[in-house]
Amino acid sequence: MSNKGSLTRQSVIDKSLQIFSVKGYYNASINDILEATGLTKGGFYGHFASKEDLWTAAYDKAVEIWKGIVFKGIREIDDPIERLAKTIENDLQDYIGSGVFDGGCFFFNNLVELSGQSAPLSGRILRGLEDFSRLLASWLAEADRKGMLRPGLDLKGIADFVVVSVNGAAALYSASRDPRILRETVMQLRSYLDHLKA
Amino acid sequence: MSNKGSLTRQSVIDKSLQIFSVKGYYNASINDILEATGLTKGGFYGHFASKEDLWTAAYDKAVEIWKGIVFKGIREIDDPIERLAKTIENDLQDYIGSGVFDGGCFFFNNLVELSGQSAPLSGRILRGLEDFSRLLASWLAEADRKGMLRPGLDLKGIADFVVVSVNGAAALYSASRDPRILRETVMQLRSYLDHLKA
DNA sequence: TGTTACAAACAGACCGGTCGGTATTATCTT
DNA sequence: AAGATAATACCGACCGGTCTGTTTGTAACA
Repeated sequence: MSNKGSLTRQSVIDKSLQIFSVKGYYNASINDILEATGLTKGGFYGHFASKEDLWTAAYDKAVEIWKGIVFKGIREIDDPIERLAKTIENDLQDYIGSGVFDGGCFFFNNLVELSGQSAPLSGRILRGLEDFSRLLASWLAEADRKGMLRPGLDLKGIADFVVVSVNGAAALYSASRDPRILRETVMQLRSYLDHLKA
Repeated sequence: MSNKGSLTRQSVIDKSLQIFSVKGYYNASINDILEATGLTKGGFYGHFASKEDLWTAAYDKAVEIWKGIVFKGIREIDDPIERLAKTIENDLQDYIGSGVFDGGCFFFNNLVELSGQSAPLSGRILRGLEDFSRLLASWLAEADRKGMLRPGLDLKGIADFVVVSVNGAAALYSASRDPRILRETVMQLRSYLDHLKA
């Protein structure tokens, strides 16, 4: 049972997660990661086949981390609208606002850079965001079935709008480091959700 | 009046605007720009002192283009809320959705990449966005003075939220190329603005 | 328990190629 | 002829990735 190797591998992923979140995919060099981990090229390429391979592993880990934060205590909330509001709050305050990743949102930062430069990598992120939007839309549908919403709403449009706003806030917070952005967005989205109610 | 030179300079700026909007600052190479313009290094560096110098010139031109599109027919609108809604629509449909820049929004794409990598360049973009938000806030204040809004609203927070959402939509549209994103965001923001009214 | 054998883990030099930028030289325009 | 404009060749630094060789941990055997 040699776990020394997998320990090293994990530490490389953890460090690269931070570096990718700050510098993006292309601007983060293998040397940056070597410097942060104390490894050398030979050691590194024993664990990962390529830079893209490392990024993919980092992405998967980022998803894990993100889910743990954003969906914390969510399943216990019966009211689907409140569940949605709490998810937004978790995302902006506990994920973005708490410095989980140095560069802000790993996903969005990388998505913007990779759009139009690498369809495989950006497509992976995009699919994740779409899944998230679909989940939010299913909660809205649940609220609709329970008669909690005004009739005739575009539920998918609302879910997309939430995802759009949350990610926009994440990006502008990363750039400005102004916590007002996060607080304001949480409040405005809460008020926006309120006026959807029947 | 030597205008051959300034013509070349302008064409370099125009081409680089597109390239920067797609690839961002670091991933766009001088060679990319030379290839697109047919120039060589010697010619290029006769017009621009550095890559950063070119980017700055491109940024200024992008601001010009953006203003021309987003504020078209805006001054004629008396109702400040309608003015705000129309500005959002112009931005998302005529600026983002009409392929003015190949990569979507020049400003936001570059902002995300440059955040935490170049304070001078990202700071310039950020200041532009803050100016925009302040302008929108002044329109909201105007509406407030005219008694059009519910009392006790956080006007700056609302303006920031609009900027956040518009830019989030721009980024997600660039990545997905799904025009629904733009249409939905325009509609949701319109409905959001409506419920602010007295 | 000490020795041998083997594989996992890592080090560091090196590859072709690209990066932003410079210096020099040639070619236009006036 | 003179000055603006552009072409060419080149620089050192860095890019992702490969290569060979050394160290280290571990298990089998005596």
